[in-house]
Order: sequence, then C-alpha cells, then structure tokens
Amino acid sequence: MRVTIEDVAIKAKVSVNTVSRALNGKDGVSEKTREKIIRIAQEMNYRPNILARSMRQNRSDFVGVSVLDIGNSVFTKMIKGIEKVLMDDSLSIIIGNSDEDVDKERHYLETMLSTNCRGIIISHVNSSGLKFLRHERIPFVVLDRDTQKFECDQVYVDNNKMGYLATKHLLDLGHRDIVFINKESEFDTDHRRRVEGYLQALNEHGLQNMAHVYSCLDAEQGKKTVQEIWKKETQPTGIVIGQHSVAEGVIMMLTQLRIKIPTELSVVIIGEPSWASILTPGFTTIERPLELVGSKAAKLLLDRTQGKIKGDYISYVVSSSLVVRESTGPPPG
Amino acid sequence: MRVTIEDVAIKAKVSVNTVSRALNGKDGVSEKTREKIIRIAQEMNYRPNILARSMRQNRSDFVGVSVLDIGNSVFTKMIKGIEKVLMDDSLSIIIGNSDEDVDKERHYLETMLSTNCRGIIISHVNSSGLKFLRHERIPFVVLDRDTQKFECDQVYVDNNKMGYLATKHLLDLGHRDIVFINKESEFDTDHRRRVEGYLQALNEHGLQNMAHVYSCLDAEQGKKTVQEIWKKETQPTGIVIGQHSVAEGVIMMLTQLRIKIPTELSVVIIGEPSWASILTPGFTTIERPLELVGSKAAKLLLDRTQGKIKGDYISYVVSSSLVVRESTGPPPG
DNA sequence: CTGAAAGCGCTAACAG
DNA sequence: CTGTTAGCGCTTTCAG
Repeated sequence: MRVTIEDVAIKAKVSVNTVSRALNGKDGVSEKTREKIIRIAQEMNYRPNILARSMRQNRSDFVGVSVLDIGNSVFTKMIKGIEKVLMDDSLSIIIGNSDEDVDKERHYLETMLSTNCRGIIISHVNSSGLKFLRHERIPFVVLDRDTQKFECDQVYVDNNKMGYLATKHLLDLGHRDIVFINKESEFDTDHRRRVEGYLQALNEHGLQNMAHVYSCLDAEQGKKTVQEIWKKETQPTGIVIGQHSVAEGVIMMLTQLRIKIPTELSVVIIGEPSWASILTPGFTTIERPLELVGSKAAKLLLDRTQGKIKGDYISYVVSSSLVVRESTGPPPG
Repeated sequence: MRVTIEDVAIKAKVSVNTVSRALNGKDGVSEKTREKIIRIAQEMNYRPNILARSMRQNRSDFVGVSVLDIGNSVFTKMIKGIEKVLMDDSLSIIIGNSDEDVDKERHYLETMLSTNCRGIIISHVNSSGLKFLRHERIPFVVLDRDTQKFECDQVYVDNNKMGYLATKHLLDLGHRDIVFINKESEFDTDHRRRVEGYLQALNEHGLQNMAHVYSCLDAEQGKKTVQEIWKKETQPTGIVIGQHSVAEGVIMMLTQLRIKIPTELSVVIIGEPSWASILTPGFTTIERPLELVGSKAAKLLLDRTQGKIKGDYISYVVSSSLVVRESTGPPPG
C-alpha cells in the first residue's frame, strides 16, 4: 500500500488536516509544524493521491484531448503546444485518438467525462461529438477545425486565407493560368474554404473564368489528376495543392513527367509537409503555426474553466504564412 | 451536479448497492430489477465516476505513457499502437512529454503515479527515470530504447541489426568503401549500436580497415560532414546515414554538390523519414514497425499488471526491415 | 435477491 | 494554530 496522508499524520503526531494544510501551503499551521511535516512527508516518500483530491474537490486535474489521428504530426505538434500550457497548471492530458471514427470519438469523450475532467480540446470528426459535449455542459475548445454553423470556443487557421495567399503569390509572380488541386473529404469543410480563397484571389484579378478545381481523395488520385491535366492541349503555369498527402502524389507524377519546377511550372503547397524544405527544389508552402494553435486552445480552455472568460463563444483565428522556397517563379515565356 | 449512482437508486427505488451490481453485470440482482435499473440509468444519462471507482478499487484505469518528444511522429506512431491495445481494455492514456528533459520526465512520472495508474510505458531520457519507477514498484515497459545495464521489461528494435542490414545491402551490391554518418546524442546508445552493426558487417567481409564513422549532432553537422568528405582525395561509393534528421542535412548537401544518386553514390537511411518515398530518387531505408513496437509494449504491460507474466523481465526484440528504393545500386565503374 | 454500512484518501467546514 | 467530523461517488463486506 502506498503512503497516505494518515501515515504522515501519525508519524508527525498531528491530524491529517494539519498535514493537508501544511503540504498545500495553506494558513493555519505554524512554520515549525509545517517544516516538520514537510520533512516527514519527504522522508516517507509521501505522494498525494490526486484521485482522492479530485473526488473531494469535485474537479479533477485532467484535460481531455481528442484528435483525429495521433499518428499524424500535424496533431501532435498542436498537442505539444497544449502540453506546454497545461504543464504550467499541473494539469494532465488524457489522450483520445478518434481515428476519424464517430463511435471511437464518443467512447473517448465519455471516458474523459467520467474522469470529471476540467474541459476538452477536440479536433472533432463531425458535429455530433460537439453536440454531445454541449449537452453534457462541459467546457470545450475546438482545434483547427471548421465547426460550420455550430457555435463554440475554437481556435483555427483561416483556411480561406491559406488558399488566397497561395494563389495571390502566383498571381503576383505573373501567373494567369492557375489550377487548384483540392483534397476532398467527407466531413471536412476546411479544404473547401481553401478553394474559396483561391477563387477569391482569381476574382480580384478578374480571372474567375480561369478557375480550375480538381478534387482528390488521396495521393493516388493526385497522380491521376496530373496525368489528366497534362493530356490536355494547354497546361497551367501554376498549381496550388490544397493538402500535403495529395501533394505527394502530384509531385511524384510531375517528377515522372519530367516537368521542370519552377521554370515550366510553379507549385505552392498548402500545409507543412516535412519534405518541403528537403526536396530540390524546396517547395513554397502556406504553413500553419501548429504549436501556437495548440497553446491558444489550451489557454482559451483554461480561461473558460477558470471563469476568466464568460459569455459569448470566442473564435481565435490564427494566421498562416507564406514560406517562399524554390518551387515558385515567374511563368515561362 | 452530475447524476450519481444515488440519484439512480432513488429513482429506481432500490439501494445504491443494487444499482452498482445491476450496472456492473454482477449476480444477485433479478433480471427484472436489472433491466429496470439499466433503463432508468440511461434515461437519467447516468455515467459512473471512474475516479470514485478507482479510489474504492484501489487501482485506476489509467496507463501513463511518457515519450521524449510528442511532436515526433516516431513516438506518436508507437502511441497509436499502444492506444489500440489499451482501448480494448477501456484504459485511458495519460500523456507525458519529457522533451528529453529529466526533470520534466520526473514531473510526469510523479503525476502518473499520483493517479494510481496501472503501469507506465516509457521512452526514457536516462536511467534515472527508470530507477525511480523501479523504486516506486510500479510496473513499466521501456519503449524502443536501449536500457543498457538496467534490466526491465522492454520492447525494442534491434539497432545493431539496422546498421548491419543497411551495410550488408551495400556490400551485397558490391560496395567496398562505405561510410557511416552517425547521429550522436548524449544519452542514447541506440545509435552506437547501429554503428556496431555497420562495423560487424564490414568485419564479415574483412573490410574492418575500411570503416569510417562520422558523428553529427544535427542536420547542420550532417551538411558539414559531407563537405568534409568530399574535400578528400577519394570518396566513398556508399553511405549509411544513422538517423533521419542527420539524413536531411546530408541529402541537402549531396544535392548541392550535384552528386548523382545512385550512379555515383548509394545511400541508405536508417529510420523512416516521411520524405523517403517522395523524393526522386526514393531513398532506400531500414524501417522499424513502430505501431507494432507500441502494441507489443502495451500488451506486455497488461500481461504484467494482470499477473499473466511473472518473474523475469522480458525483452521483445522486433525486427526492422530493409526497404529498397532507388537510392542504392552497384558502385560506379 | 436486496439493503445498510463501511471506507478508499483527501479536503472543507466547523469547533476548540 | 490545531483537531474532529463529514462526505466526494463508488464498491465491497456483512446482514438480512
């Protein structure tokens, strides 16, 4: 059996109450007694049972974090940001990996609730999870996902702006024929926003009739899309790729077709593939400050649970940034 | 306030005890009462407080997982394997991110212990963390790290074999002048083992005097090492790079120097950089089955905590595998 | 088959 | 300044 507060009390010849106060730095204990108790507690290697404390205080030191894929570094970078903030408040993270599965997500949310956690940070599968949390009246913050019509605290990156920035960069370089290769996914509207940003940038240049959007589910379809485009009579001079996994396929096929980047074709990738800076040429990207998204979300949740923020839901919109590398240049000719 | 077992008991007009038994599927409740209780519990949206349960049963449903860097996908892939196994037993993961900092690791280990967790899976910073856990008599399994002389349950990949496989592959292709570019780190002996595998392979071919090992702390030093090597009179025809981040620097510099892969130089990377398959040429790698390492570790921990395994510590050694892509071929000439 | 009561380890309220 | 007592929500005796 582990050492309990009572064991310490007996050894120190005081009441458990006094031990509790001494160890928690509360008033009502003489310095002498406090020191003695702290010394004895250390000697006995006493470690408070935080489950018991949580029970008594009716709130636990856990925060739930549910993500779509724990194996994806996009999420773990955000978790890193979360972790840094929560660490300062001695809060622990309970991880849930939904694998983009509604039932699995629900399972983890239930578990988190069962631990009486302070709140939940979630990158949700679809709105059902959020509705559940709302119904359970637990504070939560949505991470880097568009909640559509569902109002709640959230921190996200302006996806529209990502598409806009990428397209604008190519337009500024003089490109007029720019294609957007989109990542299509069932629930996610974030990618649609990127397309909207693309369209908006074209519109501003009066090029709305030059818009060409292709949608791909994965890298494989990215390859096929490139083949398809290069079978046509004329080819674009610029491509914006909406997401990294699709980009992998696109780049592979472009390389196979021996299309020269950036002399024949300029390429911008939305996202932060780890290989963007390693490839030759390095790829121009639109990157999100992932750790910042995580830390902002954690702070927002803490402020909410601590009552520092009350009332209306808050949306923090974090900016993405254009990182120019070698895959973009002026159009040929 | 959340719905408690007592609320359900009152509504169902039975004792809390009966509710507990009914909901936990224990005997001593008539089917009729059980059904009624289950129905009422659902209606009331009752959810057991697992903290209270844990207190009473004196064991919690948590498992601690401490890793060196949560932002690194190597670890999160292992976590994914862990998660899949623990999910089946309805256990929750408490994450600790040590950031390779002994104090931070210790902090998280203490927290995990405070939750009365079943056990801990850890990729440790150095042996002090392990000694602490041993002293606390908590079951733990070490993840993908060489514990050196410290005996304990562990699951790891044979690092020696990784170095051996990489070198052997080049030797089989006919290379004789093979350089090893090593990742050097303060605590980690895993990379040293990879060097040993390299040396062993050379020895088997009577090439021990051809061994050249360079050590780098990071990508930057990887670049410099390449410059250094290519200033010499003769250059190797094959390179084994011990780790992915060093590899990034090495590859960048090789590209800058316009060294043709694989015609002039063959390259094998130990590890699983995400870009290995995307680059042209794709890089031949020695890869670890990371999810498997995680799931094996989780199973081992469960077996240990459940008493299915008793006595001596177990080391599972998982095999790595050679993935041949385009960066390796016969030596020039 | 069911209920009453004890108690897990801790903190908060109240008393001295 | 310190101690006594109650109780967080649950499961586990022990009685009926």
